[in-house]
Amino acid sequence: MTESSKPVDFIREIIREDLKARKYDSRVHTRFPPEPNGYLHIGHAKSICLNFGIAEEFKGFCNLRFDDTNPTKEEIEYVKSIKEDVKWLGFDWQDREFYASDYFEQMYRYAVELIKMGKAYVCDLSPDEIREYRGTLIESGKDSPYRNRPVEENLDLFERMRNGEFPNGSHTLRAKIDMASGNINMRDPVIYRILHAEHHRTGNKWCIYPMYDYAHCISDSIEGVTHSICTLEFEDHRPLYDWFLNELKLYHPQQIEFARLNLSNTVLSKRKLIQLVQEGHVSGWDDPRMPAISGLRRRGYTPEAIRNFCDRIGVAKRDSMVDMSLLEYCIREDMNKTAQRVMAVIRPLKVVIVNYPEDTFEELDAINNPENTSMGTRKVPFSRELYIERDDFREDPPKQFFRLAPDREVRLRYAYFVKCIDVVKDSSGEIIELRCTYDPETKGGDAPDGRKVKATLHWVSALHSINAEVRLYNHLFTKINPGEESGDFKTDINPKSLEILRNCKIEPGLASSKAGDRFQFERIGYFCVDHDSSEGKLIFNRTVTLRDTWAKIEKSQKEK
RNA sequence: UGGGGCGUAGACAAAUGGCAAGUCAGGAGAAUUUGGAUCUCCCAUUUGGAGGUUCGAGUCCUCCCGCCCCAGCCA
Repeated sequence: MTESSKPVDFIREIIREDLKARKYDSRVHTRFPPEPNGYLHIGHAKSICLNFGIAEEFKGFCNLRFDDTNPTKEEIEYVKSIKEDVKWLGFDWQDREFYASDYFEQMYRYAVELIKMGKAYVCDLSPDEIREYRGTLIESGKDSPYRNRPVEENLDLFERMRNGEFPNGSHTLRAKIDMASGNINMRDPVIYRILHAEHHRTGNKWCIYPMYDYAHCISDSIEGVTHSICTLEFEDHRPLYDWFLNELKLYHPQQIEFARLNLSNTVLSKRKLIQLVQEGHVSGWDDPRMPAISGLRRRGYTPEAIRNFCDRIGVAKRDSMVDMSLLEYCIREDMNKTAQRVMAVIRPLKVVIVNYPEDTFEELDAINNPENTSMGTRKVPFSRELYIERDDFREDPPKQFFRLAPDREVRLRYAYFVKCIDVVKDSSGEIIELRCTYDPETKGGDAPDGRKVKATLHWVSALHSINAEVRLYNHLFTKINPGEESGDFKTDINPKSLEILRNCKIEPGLASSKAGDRFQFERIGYFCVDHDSSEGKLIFNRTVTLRDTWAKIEKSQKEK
C-alpha cells in the first residue's frame, strides 16, 4: 500500500503542501504530548498513531514529551505506564524523551522578557476576582487594576514569586492581551501560578509553574516541532499559541486540530474512567473491560489490531462516534490469521459414547490454524466420555437449529459422527448427560458412504481435559453514548459486562500456556491467558466472540 | 447572546466544478469438518434546508436550520 493509493487525511494533506513549499526546510517533526496524570486509552492511541505514523511516513521524527506543568496532579507512575504503552503499541521515540519541565528555566526567562516588553504583568487578584473580571461569553471583561503596573515592579514581584515569598493563589503572571476579546482565552490569560508543590522531576526547585498555553507552544518551539497536532477543543487556544511565539519572536510551529475519538458503548474521558476505577465498577485501569491501552492489552488485543483500527477510523475535524464493532472486527481480523485453534468447552455437558470401548483412548489429528498451515497439527485425545457445549444440544430443536438433538447425528470435530440416543436428567428435570453412539467408519470426520451432517461440534475428552476459568466480557455500557439520556453515564453501566465461568474444560495441550498467550476456542471466540493465572489454575479472558450467525438467527426468531 | 469549529448512508469516511469511493454494521446467496474465515450480490437518483451562479454544484455565492467547544491559578 503506497501513500498515493489511499485517501489522505487533511493533516497529511497540509504536510504535503508544506513539503512542496519547502516550509520548515522540508522537515516533518511531530510530538505526542501526554500529561502524566492518568493512563493512556484508545483515544490516545489515535493520536499516537497519527503523530508517530506521520513522522514515519514523511521520514521525520516524533518526540515523546510529557506535559508536566501541574505537579499537583502528575506522578512518576503515570510516566512509566505511558512509556510502556507507547512502546507496546510499536512506536519508538529513540532518545527524544522530553519533559516540559526540562524547559522551566527557559520559560522563566521568556516570561521576564514578556514583562520587559510590557506584555505581561503580575496580578494580585484572587481566583474569584479574576473570574469576575474576565466577563462572560457575551460580556467583555474589564482590566485588572494591576494591569498597568510598572515594568520594574512586575520584574520584582515575579522574581519574588519565584523565590517563594508568596502563598498559593496570591499572585499570578498574566499576559497583557485584550480583556474585550470575543475569545475568552485572550482575556489576559494566566501564564504562571504559584504552586508550593513538589514536582516529580524538579522536586522543590520551583514554586511557580507555567500554564499549558504558555508552556506548550514554547516546548514545541524549543524542540523544533513543525506540526503540533492536537484535538479540537484547543482550536480556541491557537491564537494564544501564536501570540506567545510571535511576541517572543521564536521559531513557530503550526498547531493543527483534529476530532478526538469517541467509541460506542464506552467512555473515554479521563475523569469518567478514573471514576469507574475508584468506585469499583471495574477492577482497575487494566480491567479487560476498560478502553485503556493496559485494559485492551490484558483483554488480548494486539498492537497490530489497534494500529489497524486507528488507520481505519480516519482523521477529520467532525465530531464522530466510532462503532465498537469496528474495533472488534480489527482484532478478529488479526487473530484469525495468527491465533492457534483449540477446543474448549465453556459450559460442559457430559456425553457418553455407549458403543466406544472403556479403558482406552485414541489420539486424533487436529489442525492448528486452517488459515496458516505452517502452524501444523496437534494430537487431541478422544475417549468414551466427553464434554460438549450445553448450547450445542436441544431436546426440542427449533427451526434452523442444526446441532445435536435426540435421534440426530452430528460430527465431532476431527473425530466421529455421533448420534444422540438418550437424554439423562436429574430429579429436577435438568439434563445432566447425553448417551450417544458413534460410527467407527467416520473416523476423522468423513463418512465413507457419503452421508452428510449439518453440524460440527467441538468437544474435549472428559478424562483428559483440564479445568479452567473463563471470563466473558461484554460492553461496559448498554447505551451507544452512555449518559446521553439520563445525564449520568453510570446509569448505563452494563450489569452483565462480566460473566465468570469456573468449570470450563479445555484441551490438555493448553496446560503449559502462559499469561498473554492467545487462542481461538473453536466456534466460540478468541481468548487470552490472564495474568491472574497460576500453576494448575488457568484463567482465560474472552477478547472477542467469533461472528455468530446462529445467534443472529435465534435473536430474529425470538423477535418474531 | 460573543468567539471558534462542524454537518455526505445505521457508524466511520473519500470527493479539490465533471458518473456520490472504500470500510464496519445490516440483508441475500455460494461454499464449508469452526453456523468461523473466504467468495458473490444488495444497501445515498443524492450530500442539514431553501434559493442563486454554471452546460454541469457535495464542491462556488446568499439566507436559514442543527450539532460540538470556550467563562480553571487543569491539560
